[in-house]
Amino acid sequence: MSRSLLDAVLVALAEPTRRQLLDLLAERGEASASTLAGALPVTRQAVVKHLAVLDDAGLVSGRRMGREVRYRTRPERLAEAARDLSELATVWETRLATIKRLAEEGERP
Amino acid sequence: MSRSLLDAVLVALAEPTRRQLLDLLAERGEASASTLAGALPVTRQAVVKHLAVLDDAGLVSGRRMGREVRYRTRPERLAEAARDLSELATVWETRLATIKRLAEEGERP
DNA sequence: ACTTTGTGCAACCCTGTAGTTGCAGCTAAT
DNA sequence: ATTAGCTGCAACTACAGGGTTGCACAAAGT
Repeated sequence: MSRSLLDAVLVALAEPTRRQLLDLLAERGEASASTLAGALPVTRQAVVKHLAVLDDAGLVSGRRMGREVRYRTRPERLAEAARDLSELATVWETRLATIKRLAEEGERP
Repeated sequence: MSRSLLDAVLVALAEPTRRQLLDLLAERGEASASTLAGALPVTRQAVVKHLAVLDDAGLVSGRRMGREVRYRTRPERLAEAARDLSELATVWETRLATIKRLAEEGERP
């Protein structure tokens, strides 16, 4: 259960601009920071910082191609995060079910 | 595709204290803001604010019981968010698969 | 009636971080 | 060789939001 990594993913996804970046990357397949900045209302530097955060979360990876760095999405991590959340939801559900059961038992002793 | 709601969920989950609150609620079933504050290193007011954020995201609901407000988790929303992320991951995956296919076709024309 | 305990509202502080600008260093084209 | 385009680093600004304190109000206990 790599919890701190899920945390990083959640933090990364909490930012609108970062989600936009992910959208752009997903639809373009690959892109450099400069290119991405051209499609957003922010500077290249801001994009670079966001890409760093996304990279920390494992949601994106970049490889150098000559003088530019091409970034792309990493679906596995996102899928992993989704699974973790789903699992958490299940835990909550069983919890609530237990509570409810106990409450009903308590009503007619 | 209620995207803005997913956004709210992500923002809500991005906070460590809020995740702790969710943990506490999940394990206790129900709790008031004051009680929860007792188990955390923050004031009741901070807890109240966090609960408001969680409520906006639909992850938590509170009902008044006399003079106190009891909060509990809402697993359905979390499950929904998990499904949305999973779906997104799938989109990315097929995208990358397409890119890769095109690249391989391009290599041997 | 008085006290206790829980909530709600408002103003305030302060840190984190999204965003900027500026410059230096590579890589590639001319 | 020089220019153009992309990256990386650093210092700086500004604002959102996590947290606090203080007070007023409502519901229960004594």
